Amino acid sequence: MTDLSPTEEIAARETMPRNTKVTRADWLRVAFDLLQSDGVQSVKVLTIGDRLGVSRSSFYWYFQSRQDLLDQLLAEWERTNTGIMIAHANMVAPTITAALNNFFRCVMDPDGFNHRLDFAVREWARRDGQVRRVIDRSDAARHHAIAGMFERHGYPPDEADMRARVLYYQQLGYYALELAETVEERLSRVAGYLYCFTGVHPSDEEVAEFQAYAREVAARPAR
Amino acid sequence: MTDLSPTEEIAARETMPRNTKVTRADWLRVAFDLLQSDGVQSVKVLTIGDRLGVSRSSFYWYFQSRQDLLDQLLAEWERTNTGIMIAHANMVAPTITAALNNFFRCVMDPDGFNHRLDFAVREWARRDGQVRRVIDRSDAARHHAIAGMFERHGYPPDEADMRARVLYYQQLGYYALELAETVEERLSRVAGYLYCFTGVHPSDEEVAEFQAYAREVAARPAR
DNA sequence: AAATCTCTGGACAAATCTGTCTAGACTCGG
DNA sequence: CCGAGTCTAGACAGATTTGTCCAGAGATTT
Repeated sequence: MTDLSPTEEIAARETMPRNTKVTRADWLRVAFDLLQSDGVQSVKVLTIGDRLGVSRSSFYWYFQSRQDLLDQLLAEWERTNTGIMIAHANMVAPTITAALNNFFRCVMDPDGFNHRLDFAVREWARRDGQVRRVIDRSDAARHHAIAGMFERHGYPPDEADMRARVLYYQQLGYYALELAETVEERLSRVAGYLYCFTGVHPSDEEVAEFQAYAREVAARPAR
Repeated sequence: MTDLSPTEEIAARETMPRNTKVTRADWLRVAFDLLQSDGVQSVKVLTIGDRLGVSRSSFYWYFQSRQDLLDQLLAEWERTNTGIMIAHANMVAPTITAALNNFFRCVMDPDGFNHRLDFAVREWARRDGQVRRVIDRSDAARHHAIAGMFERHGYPPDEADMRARVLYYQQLGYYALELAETVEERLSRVAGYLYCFTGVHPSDEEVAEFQAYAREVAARPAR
């Protein structure tokens, strides 16, 4: 059994024996849900099996052990969460404020950066040295990508490094609080944030464009 | 059995029966250590008892149940961590940069704000609505105190509110990463941070004074 | 000296979780 | 239609954890 992309997974589901009740991907999906909502200590074989309506024995057909499952969750976290953030930091933009808007898009979009998952993995790392190493690598890669964004827009390396820190730490801190803010409350502060993070005032068009994007994302049905 | 201050605790220890192996305060202290280092799910009666070299039965003499213990850990967290941060935000200072230095003192001092404990409680709150309410109350109180600090130094209410957000979120985000930075690395960015958070350049004396304080704190033996 | 109070140890029950084993149901290829 | 391969259910063993109960040790009070 190998990893499958979503497309391959659907193809596999169509051709697999019909007495199959759940797929390996089902186990992974529910495990991800549990990791996000309740933390790694709640990712339990019995709990996932109950949610899927299947016995625990089925799990051991698809996975060697619980640790095997956890290893794959971690790899998938790094691929998606870190990958998405770096991709957004690397996007080409005419101004630094526009570049920051691109970055903010990935943290506002529920299909982009998943902050609850990120904190679940950070909590996991506090009790597992292997996970700690993976997350340190990701944090360094994210910071490097954001600093590069500032450098491409003319900031000297030292200042780019520090502005990347303030931006990245502040975003994580915001999500650490898990505030129950409305979208409009957040959007009312966009122009102020952009100025604070870049030292440059954004154009009205840039602010309006980002707000329109954020409202569109917020109106989308939750995944 | 009632709560005791450290001083009262010592007095109680001197007068208690000599067949007492551990005190209620011992159970609480080890429980706090476990909460910080491994999270609330690892605060287990058996684990604490083993560390104290005493059987679990002793626990049920001092506490009604495990939940009883957890309730007290939460109350103590709010009293110390939130109390210390608000007290530092409220300190009188000649300039806003000096006021910020006071604030930074409490997050640099290992006897001040305990960030690992703070994140352990945040993780706990993700799975417990009661804890969520307590932490929301603390976050609001901390933000209010920091915004008041900016207002007292002449910032208009809107700007004070936002600068308080950036400062508080950024601090939490910094600790969310659990970076392995040296004290000197952090101190090299003090002047830049102060300017970014206040929009005002700190005086060399203020920066030097804070750095001296931070070096002194870092050299102190860990608690 | 006896009674009482404070505190601890060990046994027990019950719940929860991981991992193994085996029987068997279901599908597909020949 | 039959055998091989795929997948699942249920039983079992073993570990871990919470909470209860009771006996009893040690100190204090009467």
